[in-house]
Amino acid sequence: MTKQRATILEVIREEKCHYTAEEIFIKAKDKMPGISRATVYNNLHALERDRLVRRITGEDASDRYDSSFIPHGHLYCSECGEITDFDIPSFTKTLEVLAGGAIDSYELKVRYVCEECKHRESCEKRA
Amino acid sequence: MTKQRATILEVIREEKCHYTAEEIFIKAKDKMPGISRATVYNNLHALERDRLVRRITGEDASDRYDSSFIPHGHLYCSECGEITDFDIPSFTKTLEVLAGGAIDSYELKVRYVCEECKHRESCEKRA
DNA sequence: AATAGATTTAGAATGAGTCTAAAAAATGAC
DNA sequence: GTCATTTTTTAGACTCATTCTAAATCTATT
Repeated sequence: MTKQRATILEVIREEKCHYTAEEIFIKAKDKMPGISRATVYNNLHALERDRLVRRITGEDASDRYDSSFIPHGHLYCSECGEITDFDIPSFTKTLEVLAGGAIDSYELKVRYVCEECKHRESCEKRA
Repeated sequence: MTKQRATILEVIREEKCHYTAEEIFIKAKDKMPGISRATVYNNLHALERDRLVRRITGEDASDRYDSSFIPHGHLYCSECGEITDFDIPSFTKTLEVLAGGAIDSYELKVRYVCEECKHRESCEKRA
């Protein structure tokens, strides 16, 4: 585990939200000014391979990274773009039954309109 | 509905598997040689907006398109990369209960090793 | 057929991510 | 500890999917 890799993992673990590689690069540079963008990408791959980090392929162009390994889904608000975690109890087991065998991992992306946006919209409509 | 849009929709509906924009562009060009790449992208967005086509954000860099609107998940084999459809009865309802309200759509990506690859691997191990 | 609005086209531009090759650091054997 | 081997880091060039642009063309409506 190099200093760079430890720093990158620290950045991802520090924050509750789901960062892009570029955002991780910026935060990592605060802690270690010499770090290069390629190192961030290298280590994100290595951390993913070693299952220390989970990649989520977003709605937008860039991938995001999540330090939580408790399996869960992600709710994407179509209005504000916010990504919220989403727990599905014993879903892995359900999926294995349906898939007819062991699964490696799953990624569940649900598009919806979040409470605030739903509220804001109905207010706007009234006005 | 322009001729171009109809052609692109036709290409997507003709095939059972999930094409990338580039693959759709190539197939569309067979039917309509003058068509431009930008038109394919424009129309894929329009068709997605009009819910005639569903975008699936793949494991690899490029998005893929699916003409089926019966909600379903996708199984991604980590070995051969094959993408298989995957039905989850009344899953939309389950998700709405868990999300606490209406959802627009969901995308479920399950990583696993498909039967053939599982078989091939165990054969290779034996040899 | 005249007008306005949407769509098409080719090519340039963008931007996330990958590759490269040389330098630096980590690991392991002695 | 030190020498050799392997891995990682770095900067920048590169790739490639997708988006943008602006002019040309088509479509729909009156």
